[in-house]
Amino acid sequence: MGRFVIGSAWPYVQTVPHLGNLIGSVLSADVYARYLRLRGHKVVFVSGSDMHGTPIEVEAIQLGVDPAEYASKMHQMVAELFRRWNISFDLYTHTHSETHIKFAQDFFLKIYENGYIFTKEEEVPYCPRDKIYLPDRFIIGKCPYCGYERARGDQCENCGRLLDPKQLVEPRCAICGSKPEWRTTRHWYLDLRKLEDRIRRYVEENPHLPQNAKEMSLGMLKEGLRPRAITRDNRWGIPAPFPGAEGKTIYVWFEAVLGYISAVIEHFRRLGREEEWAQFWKNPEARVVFFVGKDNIPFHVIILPALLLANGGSYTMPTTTASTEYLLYEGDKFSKSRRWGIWIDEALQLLPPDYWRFVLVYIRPENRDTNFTWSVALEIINKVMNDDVGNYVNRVLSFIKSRMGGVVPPPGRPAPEDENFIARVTELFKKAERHYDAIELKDALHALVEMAREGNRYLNTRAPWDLVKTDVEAAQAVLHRAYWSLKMLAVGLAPVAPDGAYQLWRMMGESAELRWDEAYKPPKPGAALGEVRPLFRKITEAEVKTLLQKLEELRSQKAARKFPWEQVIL
RNA sequence: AGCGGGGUAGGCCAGCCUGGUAGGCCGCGGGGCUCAUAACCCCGAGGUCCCCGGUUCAAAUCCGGGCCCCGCUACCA
Repeated sequence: MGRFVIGSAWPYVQTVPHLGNLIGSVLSADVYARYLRLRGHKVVFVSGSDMHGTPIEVEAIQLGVDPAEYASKMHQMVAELFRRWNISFDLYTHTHSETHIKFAQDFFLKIYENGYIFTKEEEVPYCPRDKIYLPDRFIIGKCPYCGYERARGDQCENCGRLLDPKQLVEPRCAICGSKPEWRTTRHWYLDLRKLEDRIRRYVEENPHLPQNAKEMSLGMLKEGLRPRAITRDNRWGIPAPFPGAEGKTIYVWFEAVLGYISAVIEHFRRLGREEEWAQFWKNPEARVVFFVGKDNIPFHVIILPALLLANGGSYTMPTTTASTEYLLYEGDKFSKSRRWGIWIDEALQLLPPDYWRFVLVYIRPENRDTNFTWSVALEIINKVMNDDVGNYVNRVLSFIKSRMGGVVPPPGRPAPEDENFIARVTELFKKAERHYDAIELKDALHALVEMAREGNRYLNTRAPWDLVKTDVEAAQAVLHRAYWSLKMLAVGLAPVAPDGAYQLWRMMGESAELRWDEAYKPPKPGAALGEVRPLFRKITEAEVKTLLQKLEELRSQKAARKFPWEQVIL
């Protein structure tokens, strides 16, 4: 039995996450966490809302509310949505919690004392009207290369060139449009150069990192790590604890990643066993696994390990960061401004969570960007989840109901084909297990689907509906083994589609707790089945059309509401 | 521009690391079965494995060059 910290990237709660955010971080982490628990490991699965930073501060100001109020209302919405998605967090907290703020401040002070921080003065743009220092993206102006009027301070969206905000012709504040001035300010930097060798070793010697995380990180290391500013001149954030840094905050990225530790502390504190957090975060035997989209790789593979080392290296070094590529929606990137995509509140208005979870894991972007399209989604729901899996379950159970007295049949008198079937299906189950272990969730699910296909072939070949007329014991042998395959299916699917899997477990009349090991145990003859009904159903194209219309209506209602948290559909 | 990923049948994707008759699913054509949610099973048609060159007895797979697509580039998070 092992100890695992599972962390999923902390959603920035300026908006509700979309399906792409979900499969990259929270949903993948949930599937893995559920798998580990089924295996009997001790798991603490944490995440939380990332609340601080300029975008939320600015939007709150524009709406005339306190950033704290804005963030906390959004946090509550997002937390509720994750609950409805059956995300099995042990704790979903946020970065404005007392525990986190205190922890982050102490942590950075220690790094400061250890000599990994230096200060530097620089000139940054400041909007005198909004009284705010402007991050590069909050300055717009004319692109010096192509003349595009609305180029941002970091990059021109028209010609794609990288820019420095000082290059912009006629720069203006993206919020109010007034002319920014340049102010000199002092910032506190993390000296990554001092940590570079150790980080390189950490990345190179890590056998678990996915290829994209490893390549990307090594690429950055090859160029050389540059010091990064930890502090910011905004108000909405955690006050920087460094001497002389009064009035400054810690850049959100640097504190949010520490949430993986502070949330575990908070979790055990709530249980009244606070000291137990050290068994996870101060234990070289423990494993720490993060789930992030590819945009998040540097912060989890380089920055957080660097912080842990700079702090003194007494913390558990993260085992791996399971990073995904991107999910596209109908061929294009999800985009809030273009309203392109599906957001996780909307999704739940359209289909039950199991359906989404199954589809998203089935196409999880593990090797490359993958495209969510409604036609693919319908195919997976209707042909794979419903026909191959759901219908197989139904075939077996309703046959036992109608021809075998509704109780689990005895092993009977098996023919070689029956033993072969169990061997094949067990091999597939083990394959799924190996893939889960390697966090290849998509492959695990595909192996499980293959089990159902194997089962369908088996029934067609053995035709127990004929056997039952001439040789009851032979028919029992078949159904006994088909039933066994359902045990494996239920257990294997539980991480992906928990509602369906637990419903299946009840229909099967299983009294034991649903655990991974149960799959390897032969069925107990004589147990009575529960009520048998279809696990899943098909979604017609007409239904999807209706649903999408409904979605449009919901969106126009949302658009009419003033505050973002009022726009979330619950 | 630099870095990373990708280009395989009408669609989606596996195989590439560890060269050796090109695989899966959907769709399409034909057949079978009737336990099941008009589901399931079998057979078949369909491919210049982006292009050019090289290594090799043999290349989708290795090497070089080119074209195209996507992402990242660290002060949005």
